[in-house]
Amino acid sequence: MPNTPALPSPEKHIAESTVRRLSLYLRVLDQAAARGLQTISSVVLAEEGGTTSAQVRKDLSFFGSFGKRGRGYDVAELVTALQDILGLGREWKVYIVGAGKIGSALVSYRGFSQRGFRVVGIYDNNPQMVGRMLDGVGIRSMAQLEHDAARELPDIAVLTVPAEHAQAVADRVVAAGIRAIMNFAPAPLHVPPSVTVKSVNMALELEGLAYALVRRDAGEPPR
Amino acid sequence: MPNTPALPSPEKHIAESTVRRLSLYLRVLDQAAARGLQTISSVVLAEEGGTTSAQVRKDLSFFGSFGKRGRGYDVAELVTALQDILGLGREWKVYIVGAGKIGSALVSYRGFSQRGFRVVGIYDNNPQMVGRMLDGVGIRSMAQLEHDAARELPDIAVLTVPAEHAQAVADRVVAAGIRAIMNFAPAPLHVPPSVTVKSVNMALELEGLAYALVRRDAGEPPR
DNA sequence: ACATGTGAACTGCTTCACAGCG
DNA sequence: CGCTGTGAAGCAGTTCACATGT
Repeated sequence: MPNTPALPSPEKHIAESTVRRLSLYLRVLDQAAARGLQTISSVVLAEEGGTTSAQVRKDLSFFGSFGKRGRGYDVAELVTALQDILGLGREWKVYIVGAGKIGSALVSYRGFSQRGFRVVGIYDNNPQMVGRMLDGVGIRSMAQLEHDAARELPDIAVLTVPAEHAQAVADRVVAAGIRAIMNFAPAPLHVPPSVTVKSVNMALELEGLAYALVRRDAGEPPR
Repeated sequence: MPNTPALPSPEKHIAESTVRRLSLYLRVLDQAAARGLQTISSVVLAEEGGTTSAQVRKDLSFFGSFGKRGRGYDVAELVTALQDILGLGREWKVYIVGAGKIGSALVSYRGFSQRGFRVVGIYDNNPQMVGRMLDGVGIRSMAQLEHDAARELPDIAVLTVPAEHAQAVADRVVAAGIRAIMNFAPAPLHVPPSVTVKSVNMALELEGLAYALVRRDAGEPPR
């Protein structure tokens, strides 16, 4: 076997919060690299990432020993390690389902393409939309989704459909064999355990802010 | 004292996860009300909201006793209570800063207006954009932001600017007196403790999905 | 009989603090 | 001597289980 860098694989389960922070560290490291930094300590990584140095070290330690005592972490090395851990070494094929405002905006979101997420299909059930191009990808009819997926199964479906259709669409993409869903519809999705769902509910986040403001106006400590 | 429904105010600190679930329950209750349900039990509320009945009861118990033993919760009553708790009884004035694809999409996002979040200003530093209308609101120059905010301070600033400008823009809206920021830029924001920030990082969520897929392909239990 | 409300137990994430190594 | 890596301690959020009320 060649020098395939053994992908670090902990036996223990890793908390979702840990994975989120790993992504965050990767972003901080990108900036650090852009500034020409060779090496970075857990203290600096923590400050820029909005956490603590112990947390950084603990997070990384789940996957191996990447640092050098007395020196810190080599920026380039850690970037590679994190990309491996997060599965960003490859390209992920993505369907966008729902070509409304949010769906259309996401197609050309650079944060996706930069990390290897490639939009290979956009679907909408509005005949007015079908046929149009978005960022080089043609909008296809929802009716074609299963057929297309059977030919070349995407890894992830991004759902940007109205809340009332979200479950039905989720059922369809699951039936088509897709095993990961990113849900932008403000509705909880029920899927089999073999499918992973992440929901981004923007209204919910705003309501969290409203709550924070109300509590603060009621004289609560910012904590 | 009249029947002013005393806004429930726990002394204890409430976890962010709890607040998120309260928002979620509100959504489930809306659906339940639409279906004509008078009353709902913690079991049903949990199923539809993707959690457990004990969790539902615990979450609500922080703010008071809203249920009737043997019957469950009155849907209409609980909706009102949750709206009060979350601060959704009033209108919240929102600035959208950054009129790119995502910012434009958010302006007309119904999930916002439905809960009383009103966009009162849209700002962009691209002269091409300034003057255009988005959903009835004119795009203004970034240069006017401080001036406008001094006249009528918005409650929340939604940041949809490129990552590299996010911190500078955050500094400006904070200096202008805004105390809550919803950050869509893929960059961690540093603000004084008197300001509340929520970040929605879409690339980060996708990376979480990628990680889940990689782990699964490596033969991990779905958990 | 049914479903809430809640102390107590439990689980697991975070923080601490320091031994170990460059 | 500085900074990592990590057991141990601490703490917060979740789950359990049952007393209580209708």
